[in-house]
Amino acid sequence: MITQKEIADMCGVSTSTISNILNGKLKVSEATRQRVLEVVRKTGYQPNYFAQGMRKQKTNIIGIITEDLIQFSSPPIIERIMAYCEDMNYRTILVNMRMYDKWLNTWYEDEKKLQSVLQPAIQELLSIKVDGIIYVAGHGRIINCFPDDFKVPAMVVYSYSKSSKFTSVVIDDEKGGYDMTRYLISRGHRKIGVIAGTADNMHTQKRCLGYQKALYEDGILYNPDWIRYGDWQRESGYQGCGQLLNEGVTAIFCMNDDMAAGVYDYLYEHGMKAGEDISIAGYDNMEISKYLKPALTTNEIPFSEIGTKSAEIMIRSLMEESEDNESAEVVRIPCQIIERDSVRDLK
Amino acid sequence: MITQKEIADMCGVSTSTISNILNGKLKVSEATRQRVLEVVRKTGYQPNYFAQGMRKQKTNIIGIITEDLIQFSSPPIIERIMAYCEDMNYRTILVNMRMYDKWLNTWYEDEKKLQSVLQPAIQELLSIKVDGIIYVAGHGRIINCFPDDFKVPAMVVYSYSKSSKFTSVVIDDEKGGYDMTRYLISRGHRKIGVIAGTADNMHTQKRCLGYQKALYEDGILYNPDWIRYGDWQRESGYQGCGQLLNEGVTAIFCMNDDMAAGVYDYLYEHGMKAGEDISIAGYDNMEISKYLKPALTTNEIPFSEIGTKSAEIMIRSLMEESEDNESAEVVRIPCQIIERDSVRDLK
DNA sequence: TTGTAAGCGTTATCAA
DNA sequence: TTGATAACGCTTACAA
Repeated sequence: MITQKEIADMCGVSTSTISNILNGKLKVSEATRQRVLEVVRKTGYQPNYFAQGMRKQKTNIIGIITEDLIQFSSPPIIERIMAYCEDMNYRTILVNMRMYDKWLNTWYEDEKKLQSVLQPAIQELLSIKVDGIIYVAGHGRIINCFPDDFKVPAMVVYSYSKSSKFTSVVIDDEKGGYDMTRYLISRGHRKIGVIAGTADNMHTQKRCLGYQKALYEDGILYNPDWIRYGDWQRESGYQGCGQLLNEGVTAIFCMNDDMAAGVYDYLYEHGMKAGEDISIAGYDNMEISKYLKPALTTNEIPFSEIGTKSAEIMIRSLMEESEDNESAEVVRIPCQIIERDSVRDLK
Repeated sequence: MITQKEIADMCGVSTSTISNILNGKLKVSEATRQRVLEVVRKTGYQPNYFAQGMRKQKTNIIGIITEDLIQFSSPPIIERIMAYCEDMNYRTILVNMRMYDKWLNTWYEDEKKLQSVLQPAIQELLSIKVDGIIYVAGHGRIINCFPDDFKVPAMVVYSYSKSSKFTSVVIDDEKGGYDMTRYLISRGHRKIGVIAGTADNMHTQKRCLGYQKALYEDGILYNPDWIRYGDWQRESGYQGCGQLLNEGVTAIFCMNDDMAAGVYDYLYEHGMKAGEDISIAGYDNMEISKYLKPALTTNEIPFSEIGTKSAEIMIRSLMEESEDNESAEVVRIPCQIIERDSVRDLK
């Protein structure tokens, strides 16, 4: 591979001159500049990244750690982070911890498993001397990602950082539950069942709170029998549907689209139809929701916005350089209801 | 950030000794080794990646260039490449060209657009001195990725390399079309319609060939009216369905699941049902296919296998080191039919 | 305007 | 078993 020294020899100048030209320093004559650039072009010279990185302390690289690249939320978030960074002239480097591949569903609350792969991931990025680290969770919760005295700017995305020293960018679950419930109420529903996620899950709890708030505001008595906890899987939506139907609800708010699909399964099997015999709403706006029949009204998670916002915050904090920047915060991005055909107007 | 020199000073030894210990060289006394390792542990010393990379010529990094990370095929392929590399003690670095974000659907055949982002991507990886480059296409075709005299081991995945100097790992489309057609024939179908992709597309053409071959083998006359070209979108499946129904086919083979969903739309609208009134098969085994009702029989694209195989070939070629390794080839990975409920047995 | 030389942190060679 | 030293390719302060 061709080096700066070789270019210098070819042009009969010193390496400092080459370096100055390549870095846009002004103190070079136009003649030599042209000569050098020509040779650079011809030889296809590429600066050696390692030598450059060693010399300057700034690398202009943002490290991204993802819990799992094949989790459906990860690619769109990461994509937008990369896009924003590219626009702002930062590079990114992605470390994929592949949690699902390693432990299926058993790692969500397992601090030990997490740390066993997180520490090497962080070390790797530190040794690359990234300017900042963005942690992209694959599953919402409170995570202990970085020690309080972490030396590199860092943040957590799609989950809450345990330490308040780090900014978190999350979806606004309480508002999400609230909005969807209000939406159903506005369509004339008052007996609104919920197929929630697992009971101890953060998304579940916050969305339930929003649900409760909306009911309260409309003077609807909260009935605990109308809430059924599932496990986010399709089958548990099926189960919950049967139970809620017995309760006589007119609408069912499912906390993800997969469980809503389970509800559709139940309805299909029993000769009923969403949007006619009963109203169904989902959450996530996954690909499948517009393929269900009738198409599912759901609450879209704004992955793109989450990604962009995260990158924006990270890069802003790098620009500011304000030493002990105590501006860590929790940024909540609202979801957006996508109206389709599964909710009937009762009025 | 702590350096080797500081560790050396703390331990009262030289940096060479530290380096030897850290790199598992044998010529160090157990006493000093322990002492040093203890300090390393305590200080949380991390070798500087740039210094290391500069010194050794090998970086043990495989560069991955993806056309688009949010294309559905990309994450699972990349995931497996990363997994395999990790197992073999290689790092990976991912460059996302974000073609869709930049040009929507207008870049597939646009050599200029491709090169305008590919060249910087390649340059970036070269300047990082990666040991090899894996190009992951987002859309199957013949691509001119690397010049014939490219100095770094490189390969193309999910598309065919124009130059025969580089190995390509692709799906076996002809076999895919053949298998699916045979499958339908084995269920007693003889009038088999096809909703193909765009006519000039490589997947389309090869799968049609396979279709033709299967018909031929069973002595079924090829009827051009039974092939309708779509554009891979749901709507074109809807259109094609109406047309093929008029032709009196008993089964429709759709070249992707999205168009199969369009067929379902048509059937739904006309009070018909897949697997009863007519048989439907898809291609891709996308998430949605098991949510359609009845669940769609389709041909799964083995992304994981493609990823693993690619990484395997790349790393093997790096190990071999055989100078001008003329073993470039086209590796075809077969698809696998996933039987669900959309194909009726006519026998 | 251009060149010299030091130094970034590590590893490899060779001498002690 | 350990240490001194050179070298990797680049940037930069300073000298010419």
